[in-house]
Amino acid sequence: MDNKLPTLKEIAKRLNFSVSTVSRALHNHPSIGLRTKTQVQQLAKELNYEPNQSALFFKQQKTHSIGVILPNLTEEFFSQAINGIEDVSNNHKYSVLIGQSHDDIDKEQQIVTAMKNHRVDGLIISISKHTKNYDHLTALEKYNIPVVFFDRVPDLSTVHKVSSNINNGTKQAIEFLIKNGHRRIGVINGPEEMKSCKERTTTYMEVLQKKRIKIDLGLVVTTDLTKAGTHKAMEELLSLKYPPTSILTINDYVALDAIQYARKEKLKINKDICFVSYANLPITNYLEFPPLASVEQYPYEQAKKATEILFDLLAPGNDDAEKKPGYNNILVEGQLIIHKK
Amino acid sequence: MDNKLPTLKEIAKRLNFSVSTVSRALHNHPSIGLRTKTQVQQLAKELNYEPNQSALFFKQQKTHSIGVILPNLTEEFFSQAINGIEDVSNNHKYSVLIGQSHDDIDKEQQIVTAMKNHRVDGLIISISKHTKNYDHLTALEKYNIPVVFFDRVPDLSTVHKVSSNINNGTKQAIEFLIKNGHRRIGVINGPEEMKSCKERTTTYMEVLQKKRIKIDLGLVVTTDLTKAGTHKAMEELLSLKYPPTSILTINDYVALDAIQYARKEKLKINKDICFVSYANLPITNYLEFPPLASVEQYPYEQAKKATEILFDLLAPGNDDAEKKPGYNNILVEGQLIIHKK
DNA sequence: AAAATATAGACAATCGTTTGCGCTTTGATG
DNA sequence: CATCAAAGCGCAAACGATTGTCTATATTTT
Repeated sequence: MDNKLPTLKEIAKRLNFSVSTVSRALHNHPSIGLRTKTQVQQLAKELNYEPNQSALFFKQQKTHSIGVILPNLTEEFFSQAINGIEDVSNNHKYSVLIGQSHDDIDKEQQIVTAMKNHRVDGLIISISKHTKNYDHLTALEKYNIPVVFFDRVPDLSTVHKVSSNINNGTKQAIEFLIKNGHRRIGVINGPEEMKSCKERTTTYMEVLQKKRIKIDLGLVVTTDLTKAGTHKAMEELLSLKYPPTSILTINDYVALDAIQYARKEKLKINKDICFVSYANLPITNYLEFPPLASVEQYPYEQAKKATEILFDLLAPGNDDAEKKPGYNNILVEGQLIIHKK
Repeated sequence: MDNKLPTLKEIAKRLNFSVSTVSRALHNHPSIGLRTKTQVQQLAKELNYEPNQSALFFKQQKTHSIGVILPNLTEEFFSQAINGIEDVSNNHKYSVLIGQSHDDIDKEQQIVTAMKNHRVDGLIISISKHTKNYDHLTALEKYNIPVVFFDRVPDLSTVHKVSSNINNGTKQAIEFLIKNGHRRIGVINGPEEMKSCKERTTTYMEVLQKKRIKIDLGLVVTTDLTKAGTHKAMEELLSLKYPPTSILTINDYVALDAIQYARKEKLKINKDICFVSYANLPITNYLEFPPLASVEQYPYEQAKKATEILFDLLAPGNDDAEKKPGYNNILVEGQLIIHKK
């Protein structure tokens, strides 16, 4: 019943060899005789021997696992990102340790500690929407645990990061709206702490300026990403003297809440008011009134790229020679997807 | 730069104590003098000492991590389940290793092997929709790696499993439809291999029989859970001489595809035809035409319960004494949620 | 036949931590 | 003053695998 997993020692004892001979035999070391080798290898196969990874990890000081910290797995963006991370990791025979911060700084901190203690070989993280201080993360590099940020990345130049090109996506979105005749374009942005939100506002203003459209900062409001926050933002926008005819929202979830609010206010979607957002979630296909267009941010590709960078950093010859070429800062281009009505 | 993580040996060398003394001092062992203890503990704090888990795991023959294998993280049901697993695991100071089978048997097999080699202490799994053979899983128990199935569970009595009570949920759903005047009730079921699907059909027939409604097996069709499969199933149902006035679908995703098809056929949802399904996904709140009702299956609670069982099995004194009380077979009761229109 | 070389395998250290056992020192007791 | 117990700490083994070094035997060379 209680089959212990076989060890080298076990095999050695049975064949009356030393442990080292058995180890070398299994690795086809040249200094082991052919007869010994076949003998050992056969018994190993019989017993279904598999090296104890725990022991290997311990000896090699590598766990062959990477940590992934995300705000929330239930957001489709992130669960798709996991796919990219898993695919790359599995190719490298690495396992993936997942933790959710639920946008809580303390929880995030706690997970980082747990992963450090677990001695993950590297870390991929999309930071919580409130994280402003990155000491708990940059500290990991001191311990030779490389960190790659993705999607929600810090505004630091001394880290490796992969994120989507908000400027580009925003530009496409705003120009699309202008081309469709909109002049009063609202923005429901996320918390100001998030780097992407600043960029969104900046690009918004740049595009309007270039197109010689008057900028009204009252048209730019923020939400904390909750339903209540978004409804409040909508209330602000709709109570303006000249309310917007179209609204750019930070992501599809916010768009859905905003659309819900607008419909409650008896506005006709895509007629009285249009929505454009980011993410391009599959669920929008099932909606009667989806956003007019979404900026696809390619979570799978973003995450895949981030993981590839991590494995580059993990590759032999990294110790600090790697740092000379500088830090990776990859921007994944977004793509405005126009939903066929 | 290259701060090695401090070890007991490091601390011992600095204070000129033996490693064992340092170890005991940090564990507040009674046979260590007060002065030594404080000295050691202070330096440990200074150096930010954390025991090397890798070494501990190795010594204790425990990795303090559990494996979780799911068909697909992007399904909200499963990503919510992860929350339950994570919460319980974190309370036990365990890490969670996640793998997705993407409903591929080979991939599932492969992940199981990887997790075995990683020496996870236990495994939680929701099997792929095609898995019929459980040898790769039951084999784990021989190596003292307990396995708990959840949601998609095998039809075996010699395993630990947690699943939702399909009978109960189905009964509520069908009775709800009958109470609302429906007599021709269609069913779009999943692949026949899935245990839950058989149960659904059985209960469907039982309820109809009890209510003295004629059973027409033409009203029960199956989908492979893809959009195309569901559309084909709908085509079958709608082309019947007497098509159903309401349809029970295996889950919300299928319901959405079915509703989409019905609308394309110009049917009025909740008027010409009603839908009731399982899962109760949050996204249905945003739909213009959601299913009339859904059986909530409480993924968080299911997963939480499964994880608790796993930790029970992991608790000291398990070796095989645990097996005497028999195998856990928990049914989580569903609850029909009627969507306010 | 003696010496040099090649071959096959054993020994032991190592990774970091825990823990049973044993050793030394101190202070108390008879 | 001798004896003993307790207090305080070190030694060493163990977990499983790898690997540099060493030894013993076998084979070849001169």
